Amino acid sequence: MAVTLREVAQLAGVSRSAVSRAFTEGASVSEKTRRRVMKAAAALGYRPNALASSLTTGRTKLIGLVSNNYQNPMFLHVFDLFTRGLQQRGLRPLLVNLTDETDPENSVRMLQQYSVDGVVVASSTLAPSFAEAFREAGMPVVHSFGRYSRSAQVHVVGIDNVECGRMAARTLLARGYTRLAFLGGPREATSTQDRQQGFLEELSKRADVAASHSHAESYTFKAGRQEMQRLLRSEPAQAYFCGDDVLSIGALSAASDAGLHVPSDIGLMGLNDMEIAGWENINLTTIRQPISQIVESSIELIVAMLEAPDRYPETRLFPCVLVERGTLRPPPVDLATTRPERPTR
Amino acid sequence: MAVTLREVAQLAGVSRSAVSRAFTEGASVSEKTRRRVMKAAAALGYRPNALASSLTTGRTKLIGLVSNNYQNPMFLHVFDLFTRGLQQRGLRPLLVNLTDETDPENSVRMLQQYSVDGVVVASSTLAPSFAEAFREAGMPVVHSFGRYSRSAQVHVVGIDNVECGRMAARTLLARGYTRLAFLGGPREATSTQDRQQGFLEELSKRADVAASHSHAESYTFKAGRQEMQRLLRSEPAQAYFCGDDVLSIGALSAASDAGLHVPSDIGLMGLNDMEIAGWENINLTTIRQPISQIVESSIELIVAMLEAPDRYPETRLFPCVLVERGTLRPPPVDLATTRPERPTR
DNA sequence: ACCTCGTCGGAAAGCGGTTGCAACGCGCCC
DNA sequence: GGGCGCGTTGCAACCGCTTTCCGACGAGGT
Repeated sequence: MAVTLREVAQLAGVSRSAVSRAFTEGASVSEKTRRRVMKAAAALGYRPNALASSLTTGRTKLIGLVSNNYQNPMFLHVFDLFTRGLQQRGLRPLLVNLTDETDPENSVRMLQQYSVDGVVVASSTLAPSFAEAFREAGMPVVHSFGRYSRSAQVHVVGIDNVECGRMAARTLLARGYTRLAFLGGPREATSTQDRQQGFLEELSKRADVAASHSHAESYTFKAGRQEMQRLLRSEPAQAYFCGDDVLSIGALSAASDAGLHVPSDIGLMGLNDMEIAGWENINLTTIRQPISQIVESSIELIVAMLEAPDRYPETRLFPCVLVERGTLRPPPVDLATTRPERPTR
Repeated sequence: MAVTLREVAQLAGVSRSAVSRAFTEGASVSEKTRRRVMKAAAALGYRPNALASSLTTGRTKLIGLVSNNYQNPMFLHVFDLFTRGLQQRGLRPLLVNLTDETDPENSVRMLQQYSVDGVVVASSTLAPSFAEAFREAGMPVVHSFGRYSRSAQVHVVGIDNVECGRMAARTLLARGYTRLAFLGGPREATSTQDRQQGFLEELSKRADVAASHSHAESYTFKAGRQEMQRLLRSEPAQAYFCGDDVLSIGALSAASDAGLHVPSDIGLMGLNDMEIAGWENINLTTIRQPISQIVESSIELIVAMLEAPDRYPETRLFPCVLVERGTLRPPPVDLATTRPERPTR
């Protein structure tokens, strides 16, 4: 079938070891034989078999990329960045789709069988224990978009979802809303739990503000729309902080269909700032999650672990920023706090 | 590091071959030793090394999944379906991101090094020669969403883009539009070329219809929006068939921003029927591409090739259907052709 | 001319499996 | 009781490559 080392060696008139060395960076070969070997290899179309070599080197350069977020358009971007980033470093992503699986057992076994060098868990909904299962199986792992935990057993790269919840609360309060609500994703999603916690916690400081919350069934347009439709049947809040952008857009469509004008009748804000949120016919006010940084940093960590697998687990949280667009009303002009320009003396 | 065959053999008190056989379906082992082996394996946490075994069996169960469409949300769905479908059959997708690469050389080499059992090229823009490069390198390959060609060297699964162009033309003509245009994706994309061809070909049959075309720089919202903005500066057509949904939505936003009402002032239709097209606040009239069928069929073919690599290349095109939503005006009520109900005699 | 040292290349063992082949034990039949 | 056949098992070679170990060889120094 494929051309092997031995055939190249034969043609070049050297031993198999010589050929192997010719292909390994920094091995002890004279320039002369290396050229001979390369010429023979080229003539034969030889490609070193990465799998066979992994048998002795113990490195496959395979990285398991496991995710359960195949609904959220943002994750296409995440996959794009991950695959490119890994490729650039000579690593190969072995994709694992976790949809409908909550037990890590199967993925762990499979990735073990393929001796992946490391695992990236890219999910905002899975519990920390999921990523830890890989670590317990002895694989380097980083959990991207994962939940921060004081006693983290694995690397976590992402954002501070609790703080994002607070930020959303502050933003809405600054707009003068007093009846607020959180429209979350699925209850089991760690990201929704944390965002809700921060949001409600911040609002609880204000006695004059009414806060409530409810949950959509999944992080999807349809679920967001349905939940908002349900909410609109009784008395809705003045503004909603939604579990993520997709949910917000679903809610937005429900509000429009109900004849409500956004933002004058009802306010909405999301989280992620996925590309669609910026589309002019959506124009969603949201909190931007620094995806590129998260991915880049995750890759950096996994690469570092290839060298030092026992590296102490680290948590890297990146700051999020508010992206103001058109789904929240402007801050009220509060005369009491509006100061005249300070005279130039 | 990991537990090996030999350790299991030792514990179970049998030879290595026995262990190997215990793990291979249909091998000649007595039930008794198989149980002994399994017990020992379980105790040790043994996992057969898939890569090592591939060395002798010649099968890795790795399938290269190569794509360059990491911008189009539809492809997240495609990846979802592919990864799940492959997983279900015990195959593992090795993801290759082709962004910014048009030369198959690198991917071919890489996938060869990892001895993938087959390759799925999932792209609506790459030329047939791309997929053929894998075949020439001796790998089973199927081109999903690829271009049909009479002399196809590889399996192609997708839709008849030329026919879709015609269908779009017929649809718009039936709506009574007489000044029509194609707003395509990048010129190099085979899907855009074919859709344009069918569209213009069908329109050319009608002397009373004016047809034109132009191209966006990429299959993205932004590019669609920009191109439409440019078109609106001079005299635009009455309706546009866009290269795909994302482009249409970009165009839609440009039209709205320009104060045009869709569909009364301008008509738009897309192609794909990606999920977003159905979102109520987008509500795009479009042509549905049967993604699940395409993916399912692609997997079926690649699986078949694992058994019979020299299978004769086959082209499977699936029919598309019009999905009527809100971006085209209704057909005119043409009195001349409206027939009275046929009396029941 | 001889010795030393460094460089280079070959032989061989091994990485974790699979598999053809031969041997073995057992039950059965004649 | 001997022969036969079959199911089971172990041995050993091999898959394609890496790496250790060692010997050969050439250059440089004295």
